Amino acid sequence: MTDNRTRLENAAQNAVMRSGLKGLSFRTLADEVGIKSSSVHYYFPEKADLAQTLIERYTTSLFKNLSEIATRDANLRSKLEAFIGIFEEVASQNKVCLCVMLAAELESLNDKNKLALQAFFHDMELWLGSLFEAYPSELKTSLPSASLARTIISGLEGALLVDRAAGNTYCMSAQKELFLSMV
Amino acid sequence: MTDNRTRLENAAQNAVMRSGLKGLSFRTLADEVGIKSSSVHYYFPEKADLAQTLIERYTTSLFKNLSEIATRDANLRSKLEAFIGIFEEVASQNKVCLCVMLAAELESLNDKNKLALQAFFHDMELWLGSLFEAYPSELKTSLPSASLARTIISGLEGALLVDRAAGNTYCMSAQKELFLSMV
DNA sequence: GTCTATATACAGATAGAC
DNA sequence: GTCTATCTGTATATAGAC
Repeated sequence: MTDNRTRLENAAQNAVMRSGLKGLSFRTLADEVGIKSSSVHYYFPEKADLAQTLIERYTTSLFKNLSEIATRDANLRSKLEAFIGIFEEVASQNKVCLCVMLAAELESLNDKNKLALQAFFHDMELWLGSLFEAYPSELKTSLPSASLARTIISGLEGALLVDRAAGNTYCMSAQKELFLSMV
Repeated sequence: MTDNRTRLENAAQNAVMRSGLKGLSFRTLADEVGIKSSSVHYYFPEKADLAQTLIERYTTSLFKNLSEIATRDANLRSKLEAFIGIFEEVASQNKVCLCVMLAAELESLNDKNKLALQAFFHDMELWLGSLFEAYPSELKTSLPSASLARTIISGLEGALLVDRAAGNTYCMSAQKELFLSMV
């Protein structure tokens, strides 16, 4: 059995990826873990502290995935496929990227939360842009690497939201088809 | 002076496009219009009624824009530019598409709301797909029209969210660059 | 570290007067 | 159509015992 802090973080991450930060209450969170809401405040004094923890561990977790992709997969195409696979995995669980959910709730975040959110998107863009830079010969487009990275990331984030609302995976499939045709 | 119903709808639309449906209260809405929250219930008995009205009038308004684009602009490129311009206009006001905000809050919508939301995205996809079908000679890609339409729409929706969080317009610019290179 | 109890605030919603 | 008044539910957050 994992410790309560971790169990709270896991439950909170799932809840935010499904219904956002405003849709998450300390009470339902406490219920899921089997403690009282006042005990949640022991770990996370304010909701903003919980949000900060969630963004940071989500970022850390993503980059663990990304560095594995960097080593595991052989060519650009398979690396890009694996990158898109991260989003497909989220969609298959009927969830949305934690950070795009928080982006929709931007006005309720504090400044520190916002900076961490910016860093998430920025660092992911840097990583994907660098990937394209590393394989110039396998790229079929003349678009700048940074532009391509931003298009792909924002495209996949949007697909998560639109597809969940539509109840299908058409946008994700269409995004994947287009981007894989470019490498 | 417009009537209070319209003023409420306008204020509510702006609020939802900035902070979502959960971020909107009948009280602040009433304050903005200069009436009491109980009077808001006269027009919209439940919050779900307000949501339904907002989705429907947002859809109607979009298709008014789209039919103007269909007649006004000459070739496919200028029509696509005008389509993207609708999203750029939203971004310039530091807002997000009403329906993608609601897509992020999907779990708090009732079934009727969800159907209207699905219709919004579906009809927009149909419109854009048909546009591509109408100009086969101007298309530089062999991707199916429907796939292209879905990629563009979900891409622009995602760009709105990511750019607002990042505090720039990089994703929108990158999306625009890519899609305009296809026609 | 977890609890009970509570302060405080604000939400959606309704009853009934005018 | 708008108001006052209020019900009811739920949220974040804190104090202090164990």
